[in-house]
Amino acid sequence: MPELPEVETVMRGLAAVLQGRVIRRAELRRPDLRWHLPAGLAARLQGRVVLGFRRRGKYMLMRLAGGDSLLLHLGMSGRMVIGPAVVTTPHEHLVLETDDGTRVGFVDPRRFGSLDLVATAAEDAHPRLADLGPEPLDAAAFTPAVLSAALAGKRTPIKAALLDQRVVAGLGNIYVCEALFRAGISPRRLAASVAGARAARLVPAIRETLQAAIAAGGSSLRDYVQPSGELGYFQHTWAVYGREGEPCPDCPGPPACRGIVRITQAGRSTFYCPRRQR
DNA sequence: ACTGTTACCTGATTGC
DNA sequence: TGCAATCAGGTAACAG
Repeated sequence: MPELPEVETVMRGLAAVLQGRVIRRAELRRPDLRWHLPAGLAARLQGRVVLGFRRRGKYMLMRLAGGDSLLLHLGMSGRMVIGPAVVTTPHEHLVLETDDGTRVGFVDPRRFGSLDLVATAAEDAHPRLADLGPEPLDAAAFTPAVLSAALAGKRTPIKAALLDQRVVAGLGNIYVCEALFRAGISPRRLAASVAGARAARLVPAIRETLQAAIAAGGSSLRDYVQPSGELGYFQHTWAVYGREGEPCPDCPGPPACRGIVRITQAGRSTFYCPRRQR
């Protein structure tokens, strides 16, 4: 689930229930997530007021009174669950309870997710954030010139380059496929050759792909919270991702176009239309 | 310094 | 039906 649009949606859902609340109780059930957690993390959360939230790439930052931020990454399988846990799972690693009785759980079976505490004033210096590329939704920071510069000299396929969080922050396997489709660029194309007019197409394609997904995520708390209490899950249909063998939505069909193809790049599945994407 | 591969985990799905 | 193999939205430690 969690690429930039999902993280953004989860974060908005968290903000809606946590902002301005006091964390009455925090319980860390296991410390061995992707990175070992700082000692006393739960105790340091207790009694704090939640001031607000920020997202950087696929990372969420929960800002707390007292000058600290809780850094949160959902990994591959991380979810945030609101409300009394109807079914408790052994994979609920962190539980927060607020002064108004709200209960928020961080559930992550695969434990590729992670948590950390960082001084709010030094958030961007955190090792996980320091090397991130520009925010793709920030039109001033993420421009064709910036993207071309980051891709210059790269000998990898553009698909792999866009998964590199140092090039641009927040894209994952699904949205890279979708954005390349929207831009009409082949995932196999050499990254360094994406410059000029192609970079000028790719930047807005990435932005529009992400914005459309965020819009599909909902605009109210009602949309954010599923009946299960899970935040940020939403039905979204992809143009190419997961559609091997299906017709390309932008092509006339056979014999001109034989539809969506799946290939493996850097060990991950890539979906694209070889006719439309060059 | 770059680039590709592998490992880290568990659960859902696929194939025999 | 049962069970093993395969695959999954991410990241980073490695090897070359």
